[in-house]
Amino acid sequence: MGKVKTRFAPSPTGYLHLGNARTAIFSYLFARHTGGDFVLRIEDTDRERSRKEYEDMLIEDLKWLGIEWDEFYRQSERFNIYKEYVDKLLAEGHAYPCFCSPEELEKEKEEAKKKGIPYRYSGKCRNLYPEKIEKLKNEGKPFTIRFKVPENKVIVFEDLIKGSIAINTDDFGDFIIVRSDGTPTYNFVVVVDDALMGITHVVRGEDHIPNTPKQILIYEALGFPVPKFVHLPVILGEDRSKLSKRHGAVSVRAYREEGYMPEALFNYLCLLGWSPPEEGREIFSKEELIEIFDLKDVNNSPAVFNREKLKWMNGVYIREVIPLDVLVDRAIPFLKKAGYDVSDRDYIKKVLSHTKDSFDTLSEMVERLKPFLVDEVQIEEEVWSFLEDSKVQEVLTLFLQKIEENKPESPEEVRKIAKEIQKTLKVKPPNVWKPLRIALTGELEGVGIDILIAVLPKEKIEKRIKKVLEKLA
RNA sequence: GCCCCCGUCGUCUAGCCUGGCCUAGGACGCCGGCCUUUCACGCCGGAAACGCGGGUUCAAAUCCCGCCGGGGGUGCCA
Repeated sequence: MGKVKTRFAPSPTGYLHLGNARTAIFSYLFARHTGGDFVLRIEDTDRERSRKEYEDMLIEDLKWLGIEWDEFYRQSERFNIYKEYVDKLLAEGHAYPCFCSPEELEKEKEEAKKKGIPYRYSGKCRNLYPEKIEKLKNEGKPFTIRFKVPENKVIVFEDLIKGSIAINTDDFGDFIIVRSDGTPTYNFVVVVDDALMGITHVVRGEDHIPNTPKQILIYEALGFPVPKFVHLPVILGEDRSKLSKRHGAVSVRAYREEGYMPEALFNYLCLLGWSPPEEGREIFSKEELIEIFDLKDVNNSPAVFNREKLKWMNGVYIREVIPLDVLVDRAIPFLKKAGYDVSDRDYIKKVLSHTKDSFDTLSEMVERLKPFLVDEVQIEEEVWSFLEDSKVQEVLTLFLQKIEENKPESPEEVRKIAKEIQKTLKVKPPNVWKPLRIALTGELEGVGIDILIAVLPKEKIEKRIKKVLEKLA
């Protein structure tokens, strides 16, 4: 096998979808694993639906995921190239102009449906006399260009994942390669580009299987070598239908904004339809994945996307994989957006070093870190009632004294103080921790109070406790 | 309707090619316990699957056939 070259060819009509992202990842991994090249090609031949903003976001999201390409193309800049090949097909009798209007075609389709027979273009314009074609063109009648598909021919190709696939040309019939506005369509440009760019392996979703025989016909008509095809099983939603907006957040962007680590998303997506040769491990860096990824380990059945597992994996990355400083850099924008003062980076870092075990996403982090960042805490009625215990005042007062004498700087020191209070006042641990928790956070659950007290500035601790004491008095 | 693809715990999967090592392994989630100042984290344990029916064979999750189920395609979208 010569040098491998794969591509990812999204159309800029929306955000980068998880399914497409996984296709991009597999395509990228396969190229890198074999030491080959990877191409990014924007498929924007449909001028109606393509938008530059989406292209920009697609690129941004791919970069965020850690995917890098060696070559970049935009199909809208290659129309003259496609024209050359359309002319070639026309000249050699592999294609012909079709003057049927969308309305006429619609009628044909409806009739076929009524009769219960599979629809195929009738071939009405297939054998028009050259004079007739000239006449219609001169009249300014709009036309498309269709590829002439041989009748009743079985196209067989070897898919690297699915195995041998055979489809009869009678199942589709003559298809359009140039729209009436003069722009070429997907099935045509994809062949010209893949051939010209030297793509050796066409890696894409299995929803493209029905397109493959059409494309093979074009490769042959144009005299191009046919590449290898790799059709990946699709990603499904919880209800086992193709993953779509109906299933909630399905764009890479959405997970990015939720506070997911790109490394975790990349890793998780790999496990959807692929499994590592070595059993028992699931956390892999991109470099390791490049090393071990092989198409032979790709599963051939569709996989259901599972948010819970992604979330778990993101937690693993946050608490075990991502270096603290990187985590801090990524956390700050989230905290800032929530309105917190993030000017003291060292403080944020200190907080995260103690708390990163307790959240799975950066959104959850914002909630979790609240007591470390707010100025004052609100204590709700139901929570306040827990403070109405005879010993609470004594506990808080004694604690305040100890803090004033010597502010503990580590959770261990805090626990030591708590033990002393337990001993002095003869109370059980919860009777010390619970009042402190409520006074300092206003909540009944959350991060370890020993951590909060060790990290929070002395003034804030005193302020919060005094406030409770005053109200209690 | 027609064409194509797929079918192991709820979910992702290992095993299937080269039948026996499978009383079917791992992970998420779930349940129980431990740790413990709470929620988490961590640790320990548990429930949980070969879609169905025929064959082939001494032996089938693994091979063959049929059925059923799911998905995709059927565009002047990609």
